Amino acid sequence: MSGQRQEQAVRLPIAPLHAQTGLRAQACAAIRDAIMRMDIYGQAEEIRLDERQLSEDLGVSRTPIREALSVLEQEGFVRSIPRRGIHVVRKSKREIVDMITVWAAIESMAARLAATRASAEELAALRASQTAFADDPSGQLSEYSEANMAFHRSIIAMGGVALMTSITDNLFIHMRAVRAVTMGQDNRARRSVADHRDIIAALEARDPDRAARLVREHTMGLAAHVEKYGDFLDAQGGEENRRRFA
Amino acid sequence: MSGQRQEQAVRLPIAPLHAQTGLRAQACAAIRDAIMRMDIYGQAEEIRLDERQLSEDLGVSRTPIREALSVLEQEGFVRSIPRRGIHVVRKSKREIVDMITVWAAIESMAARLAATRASAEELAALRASQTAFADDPSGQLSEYSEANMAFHRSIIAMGGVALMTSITDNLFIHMRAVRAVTMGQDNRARRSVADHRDIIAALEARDPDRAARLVREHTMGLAAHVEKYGDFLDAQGGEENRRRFA
DNA sequence: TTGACGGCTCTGGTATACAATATTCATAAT
DNA sequence: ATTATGAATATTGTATACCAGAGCCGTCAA
Repeated sequence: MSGQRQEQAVRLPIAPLHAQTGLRAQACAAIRDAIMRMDIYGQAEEIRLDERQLSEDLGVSRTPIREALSVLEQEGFVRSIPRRGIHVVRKSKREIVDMITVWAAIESMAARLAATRASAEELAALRASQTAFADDPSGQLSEYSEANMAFHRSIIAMGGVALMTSITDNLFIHMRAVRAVTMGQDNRARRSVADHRDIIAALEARDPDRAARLVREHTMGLAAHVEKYGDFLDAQGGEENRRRFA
Repeated sequence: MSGQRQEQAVRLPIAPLHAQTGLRAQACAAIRDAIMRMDIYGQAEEIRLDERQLSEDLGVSRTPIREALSVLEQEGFVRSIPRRGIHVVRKSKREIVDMITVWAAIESMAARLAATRASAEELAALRASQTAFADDPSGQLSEYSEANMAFHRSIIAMGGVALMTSITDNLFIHMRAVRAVTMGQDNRARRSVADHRDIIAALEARDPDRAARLVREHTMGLAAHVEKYGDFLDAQGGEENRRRFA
């Protein structure tokens, strides 16, 4: 060990400075946040990222930027085409529906597990988090949208499988743009409240099959909705995409 | 090499590669293959990778190596600890069980979808791929192990959700080491054959609920098996891990 | 003899320089 | 006028050099 005196026991109140994390992780988080913040589907044409621009903006060299972009590409946020640039990916309707389907599969299994594993306290907290909303939360869509995501994340967490949380967290990030749109359509928010109540009831009844089925039907309902009304995802910039990558 | 550490950097048994489709992707694939080839759980101590060693063995500079390692870390194959080195991750029993659970969730949903979406030709091919094996494939475990994985991949593919394929492909790679061990235990191969037949029958009967349930129970059976007999995953090198990373 | 201190080296992190390739624009020929 | 070709440019891929942190080990003092 290095020269530390034994009697020296003063610990600074705040030690974990983010200097330990490394620039790669910071750059990765920064770029990911920036991508999430931008309205991908509002832009008409492809969004290109420039390594030098990023390194200049973030104040680091290209090396950590490139490593961060490698991770983001693997996570599905950007797409790197050799000598052609790095583009923010625009998820197609099909890809969104696929993501929702995977989400449904995972959360359904999580609910099945939660029905037996979850503690009474967890279930009570879950119910409490939802009773704050009236039968028709149309007037507070933004707040309910957040609570809605928290509800699903809670169920997945109660399944007790950490890998489910990490996978779905990644999926949820991609669906951030879709969430706001769909929530206001077709009375979805209102139906969502009712569905959530039924799901909670199934969990409280410790009925794995019913909980799994309700969660699956609830989420697959969203998938069907996006399938029907999600054409806006493919519409914008379609020609540009075709032209540039045909 | 005067400054020796306890854990010695391993030399990956791989040949230098030729630049053709981007060195990063090639390096990534080469290292991933090498990791898959090595017996992670047979080694008693932590396996450390050295960037300079890798770059020398592969005949490229450290830059593409580092980018490849970034991807591999994000994929969960290696773990980079700042200033401490890059180590091949050894999955814990819990992590393996979690992976199998996610696999079960996804394949169960895939089977549900396949029960209505799959074409008669696909189902015929699936059945044909399994009839090659007798009721008790204990004598040809290695071949059956491959056919077993192909079976599950086929079902997932028949679900028609590409994202399911990519996620489970990644999971399967990690379970490669576990697969061979568990297959020979507890008559699992023989039971597997029977389960597969039932699953195919459910798909042919176009019964989504039954197909989904059978797939889930089949795969969760493996999870339970690993939970029971998978202690060897945590046993080796456990103390080293605890000591070094506590 | 023992334990702490200081340097020494090894390793990964970062920056920068160099090379290769695709795009684009301008110019010239048909 | 239009198109083709070539050079200039811009952008990414790769290599190398440098930096900082962390463990190891020898030495010196108690």
